[in-house]
Order: sequence, then structure tokens, then C-alpha cells
Amino acid sequence: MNHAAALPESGLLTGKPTARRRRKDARPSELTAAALALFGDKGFAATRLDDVAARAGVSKGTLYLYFSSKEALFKAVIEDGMVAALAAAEERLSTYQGPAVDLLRELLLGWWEQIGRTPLAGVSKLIISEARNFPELAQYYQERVINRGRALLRSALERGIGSGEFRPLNVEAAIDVIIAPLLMLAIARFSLRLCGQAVEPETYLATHFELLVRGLQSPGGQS
Amino acid sequence: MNHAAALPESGLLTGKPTARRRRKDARPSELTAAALALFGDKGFAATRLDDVAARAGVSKGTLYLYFSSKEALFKAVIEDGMVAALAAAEERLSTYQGPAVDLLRELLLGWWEQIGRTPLAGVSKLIISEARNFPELAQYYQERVINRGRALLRSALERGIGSGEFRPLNVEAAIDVIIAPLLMLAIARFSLRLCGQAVEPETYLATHFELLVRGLQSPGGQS
Amino acid sequence: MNHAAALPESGLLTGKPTARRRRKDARPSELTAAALALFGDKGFAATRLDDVAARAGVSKGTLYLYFSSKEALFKAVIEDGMVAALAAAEERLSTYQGPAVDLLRELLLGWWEQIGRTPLAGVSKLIISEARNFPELAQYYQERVINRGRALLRSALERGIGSGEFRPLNVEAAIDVIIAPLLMLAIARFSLRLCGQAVEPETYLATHFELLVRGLQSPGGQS
Amino acid sequence: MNHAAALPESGLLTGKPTARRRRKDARPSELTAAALALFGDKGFAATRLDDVAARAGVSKGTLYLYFSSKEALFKAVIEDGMVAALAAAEERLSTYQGPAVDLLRELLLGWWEQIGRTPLAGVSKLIISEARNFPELAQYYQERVINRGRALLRSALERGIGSGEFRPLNVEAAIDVIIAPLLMLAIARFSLRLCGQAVEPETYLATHFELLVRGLQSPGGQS
DNA sequence: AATGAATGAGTTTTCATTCAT
DNA sequence: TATGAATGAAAACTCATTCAT
Repeated sequence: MNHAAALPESGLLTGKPTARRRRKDARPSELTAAALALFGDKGFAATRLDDVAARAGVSKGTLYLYFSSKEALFKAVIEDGMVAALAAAEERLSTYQGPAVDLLRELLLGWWEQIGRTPLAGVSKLIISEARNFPELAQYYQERVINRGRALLRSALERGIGSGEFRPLNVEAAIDVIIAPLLMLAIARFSLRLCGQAVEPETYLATHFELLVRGLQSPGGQS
Repeated sequence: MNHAAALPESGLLTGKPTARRRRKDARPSELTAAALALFGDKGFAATRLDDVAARAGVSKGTLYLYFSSKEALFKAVIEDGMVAALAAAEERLSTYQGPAVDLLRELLLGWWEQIGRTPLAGVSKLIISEARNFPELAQYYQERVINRGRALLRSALERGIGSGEFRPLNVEAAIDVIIAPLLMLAIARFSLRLCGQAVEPETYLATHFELLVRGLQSPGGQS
Repeated sequence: MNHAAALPESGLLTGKPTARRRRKDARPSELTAAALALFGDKGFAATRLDDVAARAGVSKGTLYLYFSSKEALFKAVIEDGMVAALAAAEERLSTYQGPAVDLLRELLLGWWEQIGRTPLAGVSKLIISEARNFPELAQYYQERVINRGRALLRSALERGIGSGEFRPLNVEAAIDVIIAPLLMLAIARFSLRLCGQAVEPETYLATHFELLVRGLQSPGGQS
Repeated sequence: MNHAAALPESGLLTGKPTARRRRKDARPSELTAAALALFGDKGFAATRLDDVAARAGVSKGTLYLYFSSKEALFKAVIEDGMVAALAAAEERLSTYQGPAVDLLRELLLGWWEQIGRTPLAGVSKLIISEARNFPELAQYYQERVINRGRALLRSALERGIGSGEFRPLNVEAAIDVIIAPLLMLAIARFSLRLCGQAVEPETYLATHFELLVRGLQSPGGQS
């Protein structure tokens, strides 16, 4: 379902590396990108396919060459977003070995760099707005993206607790509390200035991190 | 425009305390309540007025006796939500005089009791989802509800910093970081289980508060 | 599914015998009548709902108040046609007791009077044209209408053979041969002048009957 | 316009008997054959050119190299069918000199062998279904095919009446009555099992012939 | 006040037709 | 010649809004 997978050399392999062919391979991701921008802005139901097509620079009929319905386009948008989000997470995941505090910082800043400040952030608002209208898709997203992100945080927290850096606490609840400001930052870009309104994202993230670290540290910690 | 203002005793005051009269006065808020439930669930565009009418137990035409358009109904839903939210805040605001930490706890728990766990929480998701489609309304909400909530938090933080309970920090950023987990808790009720999925709301809020207090406290504080 | 069933007194029974109510009850059969005329003329796919609505004197949206899709309308057309055809057959069926030859004449002429020369004849062309596109409906029609008509003919033939009026023959094949000219007469009204072109339907039917009776009679019969 | 005229030896005559050349010449009739199959099955409007192209093993664009529009393709299908039907009739027509009864049998069986049981039978259903949508074509078909077939039957009947084999009757009406079972047999192959359902085509035709001959014979005939 | 049948403008969807390759 | 991606006009379908009752 990920149409962006067309590698540069695919033309060579399939034997017809024409400009037209290259265009066709790129089309689906051009279309989902245009759709993401509009769905993220207006929501699924309020977005007209005419506008998606116009934004992508094609005619309305062309959308139907690649997606069988508006709903199929929506699903592809989310799925492409998931693939990209997972790839971004993959990169951040690395095999970090330092202190848990530093790992935590990496996760927060890495999320911002590779998701929060990119167009992918729109997927967050979209999923939140439309989850009830597309329950299976929402569950899939939950399992494949959200739970995976939570697992990254969980391992950082557990490592910190294990090493004595962090005090013992309810890890699951803490994960949610840590994620919430990130999601709100992403959402705010496509909605109200609910948070991050008065400050730059970087300042906001720094404050989040600072509060967090102090909140997590063991009482007799490195204060 | 605010139909929720119809207090229970309005019938008594106007001298016609019949069931019919009370019913008539209650109509608008019955309609906005039904609309809030559906708008919060599906979003504005995806909600049909047929369904709103059916949920309120009236005919579609009746909606137009009270609201001149779907958009007017939407605005009334938000405005009713604002009035109720402000009334709830009013109550919490009181003239609390104890330690800033206790005030902070009161704000968080009071929000949960009077907004987060009530149907009003749906307004949060709705505003987030539709802000871009109704910018004036969103701004109005921002000014009247969000900024007011932020002011409450600001005064608590500043009082704590002033008294030495809390360390100096970027207050505006901290406000956002404190609000985010609350909003996500509200949103999660009408969307994905994005957070609060594995734990009870009360546990979640307790963890949020605990992390927060430790994060805020002055280094040499009452540890 | 037969919307024409609205009896004159239905208004009384349901308590609101208003003109509007009477109209609503009559609508579905007005719509299927308009649809039959156009489907029979142009076929299902080539008929536009706009035209059906215009012929019925309503707007396109009104069609959707009564039928959930073009296909549902088509099915209602056929089903209404079936109900009417069966009612017509019912009447002809009576308890005829005379010679088989006379019964046969009654069946042929009765078919013409109550189906062949009425708008119901359009259903025959329609079913023939669209059977492959609506296989379940076609099978249902086959079972409920065609097989029932065949049964009527079968009993007439078997009675005649039993009484010695008719010579023994392959009854099933004979039924088909007898029906074919009737169907072609119906079809011709909505298609080419394939048969019955040069002669009046009554003359055509008389010739069919005459050939048939002579073809069926026992060699030593009533000559 | 008649592409079926490409005889097998056309390649030889033009001096380029390569497979490619033969393929090229055969294209139009491959396309009309594919189109006949689908038009006969689904009707003109419900058939997509995509499907015609796919069935013929070419791309959609290729259709337009040979036919300027869907309607032109339809006309070619009918015209090819007419040419083939007339050629088939030509053969049967011969200069038969025996008894009229035998001539009649030859016409019925010959029709079955050379039209009824071949794909040409599809043209009958197609013309019946689409006559109203293509009136000029229908009239052309009527004049060139139907009337010619009727003329064959007419001459057989008149010969029989002239020789005393058959009794005097309304010849035009009789022609229609004789043709109807043939057409229905053809139609049934592409539609409902309206007739011929319970018996084999050959049995059906035999019964038709038998009834017919007895129905036609003079009272004092060769019994 | 309340109803709900009717409307028609607005959207999605289809598919014959075109045309650059 | 052949292809198939792209188009856009036309058709199906939806639903906010109106209005006679």
C-alpha cells in the first residue's frame, strides 16, 4: 500500500525508465501528499476530491486511477504516514547505550525532527479527528504506530528505573503523560494554538524535557 | 445565542410551570446536547442533521425552529460548551489561599470532575478537529476558554514561584506542558485510546500531578 | 415490496387521511411506473434517474426517498410487475371447466388483455434485456412468474391430452413453443417490429391459436 | 464499415502473408467478436470498452484505431452479424425444389445450425434490447435481415399453399408465429431460460416443426 | 410549534475519448 | 500501430434547507 516505495532504479529493472513511467510511479505519493495536506486541514468529510486533485495538479478522474474511492485514498494517506513514521522511528531507535536521560532527550527531539515538524504531524490530527469514523484503521494505527512509540519510551523509562537514574513509578501512566505534550504540539500545527502558542516548539520541548527529568529523577539523584 | 442558559427555574419564574412549557424551554439544550454527542463522535461535516434530530427525538424540521443552519447549531454547541466550561472554572477558581501545590492539584482534579469526565470533554475534540473550518469560532474559544484556563494555571505557577515553592521557569511553556495531558485525556474519550489507555484516568492524573510537582519544585524544596 | 398496495381506506386506518398522506402512499407506484416506461424503452443502464424523476414529475432527490439506489428502483419495478402479473394470472386462472381448446384460447387472449397490451408487457423486454445483469432477480422472476405461467399452460395441455382432445406430445417443449409468440408480441411493442409488424395483434394471436389448435389436435379429432 | 469482409486470403492477395499482416487484417473482426460477446451479455450501455479491449487482448486505445467511437463499434458488430447472417441464409436458400414441408424443415434447422447455435444468436438479443436506442440501425437490420428471413419463409409457405400441401391462411401472421420460437431460442441463450429450459434445442425445434406442419396442413392433406 | 416530504445544489464516481510516448 | 495515463463531461447519490400541512 506504500506507493512511495518506487526506488530510483525501478525503471531500470522494469525495463521502461521513461519519464512517463517515472511519473506514474511517483503519482500515488503525490496524490497522498496532497490529500494529507487537505485532510489534515479540513478533515476527511469536509475535503473535496476536486481540491485534492487540484492541489496535486491532476484531474479528478486521475485520483480514481490510483484509489478506488475517497475512503481508499484516506486509508492510503494513513498507511503511507504509518510507513514513514515507522521508518523515522527505526532511525531514532538505533542502539543508543548512554544514560536513560540522554536516551529520553533523543527520543523527544528525534520525534520533533522527524515527525513533529514534518507534514507527518498532520496524520496525528487526522487520526484523532477521524478515529471514530474509521475504527479498523484507527486500531491498526494504534497497534502499529502508537504502541511502537510507547514501547520506545517504555524501554527508556525501564532502563532508567533499573539503573537507579529514575525513581520507580507507574510506567504506563508516565508514558502517556510524556507523549501528550508531543501530540498536542503536532496537533496545534493543524488546529488551534492550543499549546506552544506563546513559545517556540524548541522552547516548549525543552521545558517539557526539563520538567520531566526532574520529575523522574530519584530523590537522591544527580540533582 | 446561548440556549443553555435556560435554568430549571425559568418555568417557575414565568408563571407557567407546566411540563409543556418546561419542555419548550429545554428544547434548545436538548438539541445542542444531541448535536454535541454526534459532532464529537463523527465531526461536523460527517454528522447528518437527520441523526441529530433523531437522537434528540424530534423531526429534522424542528431543528430549524431553533437554529437557522447547521453552522448555527455548531456554534451554539461550542458556545454552550464554553458557558458551561467557564461556569465550571468559576467554581474551581474560588479564592483558594493555601500552598500553590494544593491549588495546582485542585485545578487538575477539578478540571477532571467538571469537564474532563463530562460530555463537555467532547468540545475539546470538536474544537481541535474543526478549528480550521471555523476560524472565528476557534479564536473566540481560544480567547474565552483556553486563555482563561491558562490564566488560572499561570496564577498558580506564579504564586508558587513567588513563594519559593517552585523554581523559576518558563511559565508559558510550562502551562502548555501541564495542559496537554489533560486535553489528551479528554480527546482520548472521543477518539483513539491515545493515552490513558492502560490506566484509569485517576491514576493517569495522579501520575501527571506527581511528575509535575517534582518537576516544578525548587531544588532545596520540601522534598 | 409492492408499493401499489395502498388501499383507499389506509388513510383512515393510520389516522391521517390527508391529501399529503395519500400522495405519499401513491408515490412509489408513480415512480415505478415512470421507471418502467423508461427502463423498458432504453434499458436499465441507458436510463437516467433525472429522466425518471422528470417523467414522474418529481425531483431526483425524491427518488431516493423511496428507493435507495437505481438498482433498488429497478428491482421494485420488476417486483411490482410480478405482483401485477400474478394478480392478472389469478383472475384468468378461475375454475374453467370446459374443453381444453377453450381454456387454451382463454389463456392466450387473457394474457393479451391483462398483460400483453398493458404497460406490464414492458417488464418482459426488460427482464430479457437485463437478466444477465441481475441474475438473482431474473431467477426470482423465472420462478414466480414464468414457471407459474408455464404451469397454467401445462395443465391445459395435460387436460386436453387426458381427454383425447389433443394428441400426446412433448408437453414441456410445446409450452415453450406456445409462449414464444406471446413474448415476442410483447417485446415487439418495445423494440423492433420483429413480429406482428404486418398484422394486428389480434390477427396475430388468432393465427397463432389456429395453427396451434390444429397442430395439437388428435388425428381423428373433432376436425 | 464492414470489417468482417476480410476474407482469409486477403493476406495472400496483397503479397504480405506474414503472421503480423494476417493479424492486422483480422483485428477488426477480433474486436467485433469480443464486443458482440459483451454487448450480447450486458447490453450496449452496460458494457465498458475497457472490458471489450481486455477480452480482445488489446489496449483500450487500440479500439479507437479501428472504430471511431463506441457507437461505431456497436454498428460494426451489428453489420458484421448481418453480413454473416445473410451469408448463412444465402447458403440455405439454394434452389430447393422438393415439397414445401421439407423446405420449411430445412429453413428451421438451417437457421439453428448457422445462426441460432452460433455466437450470431447474440445479435438477436442485442437488436431487441437496443432497437429503441439505435432506431436507424434497427430499421436497417429489419430491412436487410429480418425482412429477408421473412421472405424465405413466405416463399416456402406460398409454395405450400399453391401446391395444396398447406391450407390457405394469413401468411404474414403465420411467418411471425413461426419465427418467434426461433428468436426466443436465440434470446434464451443470452438471457433467462425463457423457453428451451426443460428441453434440448433440437427437441424444442422438432416440436415446433411438428406442431407447425400439422397446423399448416390442409384438412384432407397427407395426414 | 412541529412535522416530514420534497427539493436541488454539491459531491462522489464512472467511463468514453484523447494523446504523448 | 499500439499503449495506457490522463481527462472531463455526465451520471449517481447525499443531505442541508424549505415549506405546505
